[in-house]
Amino acid sequence: MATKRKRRCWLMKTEPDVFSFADLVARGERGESWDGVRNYQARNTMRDDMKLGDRVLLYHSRATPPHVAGVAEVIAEAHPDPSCWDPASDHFDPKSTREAPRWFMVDIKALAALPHPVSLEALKANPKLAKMVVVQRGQRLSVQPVTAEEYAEVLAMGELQDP
DNA sequence: GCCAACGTTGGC
DNA sequence: GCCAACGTTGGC
Repeated sequence: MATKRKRRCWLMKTEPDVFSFADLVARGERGESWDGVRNYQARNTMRDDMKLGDRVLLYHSRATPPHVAGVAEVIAEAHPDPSCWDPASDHFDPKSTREAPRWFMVDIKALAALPHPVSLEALKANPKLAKMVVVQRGQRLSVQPVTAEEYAEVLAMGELQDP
């Protein structure tokens, strides 16, 4: 019998003016392909580590205040991000070929909004979250790991039962 | 809109 | 393979 992999948790940033948690909710069961990531570390996380059923905290950056808005689930594992091949796209990368795609994405769907969105300030004020990546100074990774404990704590702060 | 922090690029 | 210049992120 294959060993069952434990569900892992992640945090993904999005600018709500561009694509918000409400937009993800509106996508329903189809979810959304998380295209446009052009950072190698974030890409590696999506390509190598994010698996079906993993949970994602969706974080609204450049919002007032910045906050965790809701929880999503990985519904498709890594596949090439076609926006890198589109010359009209802001994310076009001439160095990425169809034979050797450089950029990958996962698909996620919304599970539940936090009844009480959790601000960055609140995250920083919680000693249990002192090591959480998103609260580290100068930290700007758009796809980052979250421990099971941190995930549970953020949901508790947001007054959401684990969906 | 500012700008500190950080990642990437490319000349050498 | 160093590192200055440049571009981007994202809190404020």
